[in-house]
Amino acid sequence: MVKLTQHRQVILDLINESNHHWEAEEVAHTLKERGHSIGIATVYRGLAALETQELISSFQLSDRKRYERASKSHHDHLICTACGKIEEFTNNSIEQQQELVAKENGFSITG
Amino acid sequence: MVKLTQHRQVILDLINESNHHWEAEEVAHTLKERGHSIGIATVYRGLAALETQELISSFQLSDRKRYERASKSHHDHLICTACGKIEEFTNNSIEQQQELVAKENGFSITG
DNA sequence: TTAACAGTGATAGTCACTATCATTTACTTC
DNA sequence: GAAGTAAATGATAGTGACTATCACTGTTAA
Repeated sequence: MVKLTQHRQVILDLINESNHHWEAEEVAHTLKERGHSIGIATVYRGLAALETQELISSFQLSDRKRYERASKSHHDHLICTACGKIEEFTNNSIEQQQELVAKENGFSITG
Repeated sequence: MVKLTQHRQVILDLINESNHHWEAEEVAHTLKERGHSIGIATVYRGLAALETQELISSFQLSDRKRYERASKSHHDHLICTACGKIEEFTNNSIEQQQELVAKENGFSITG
């Protein structure tokens, strides 16, 4: 059984407090600055556990995983290739077309 | 100046001969079977060079890069999370909406 | 013929994770 | 409360997909 420990609560709070898209090392570094020294392995495990519990969600950005709040409605990302800035958007037309295309090809969308 | 060497020509031919989405190790392995023993570093460099020349194109699939023919019109991918099968599709409505969203947010789409 | 330069292959290095393992913490049951 | 257990933790070794290095080779240019 997966537990929501103090460490994991701290990680969850951090991710929930903003719209930022966190990578694991960044989470570890920020928490260290705030006086919570959590081992990097624990951060990775905590992020994975929180995602399993669907308390946060993630997406892959090139070679790294980014974590963000789960308490958001579904959305997509625009990523600036120059500065790395991430802009979120939703577009119902795109969503509907995606569902249609998936259905036509015998897929059902999971992400 | 980047050269299209014998090795790179062999890699390019392999990728051009089918609709397969190749990863680097797979290219090296397949060419070895066919009697072209190309060092793995050379395969990586060759793939990167061919992509720079826009002779092939690539996309990121989870933690690995996949390479495919460039001589195709723009398309998107459906990827089966169970068996890894990749299905291609194009949808003009999605493309148009993407352009629109990008424009609204001050982005111009590069990929 | 020589000089310059890109390519090659073996291999060491990098980096984002992931596994291992001894130890700690949190619960449960007596 | 003591003992047993299950999961979490932290340090660190390991993994895997690249990427850099370096000595050497092939190729083109003068």
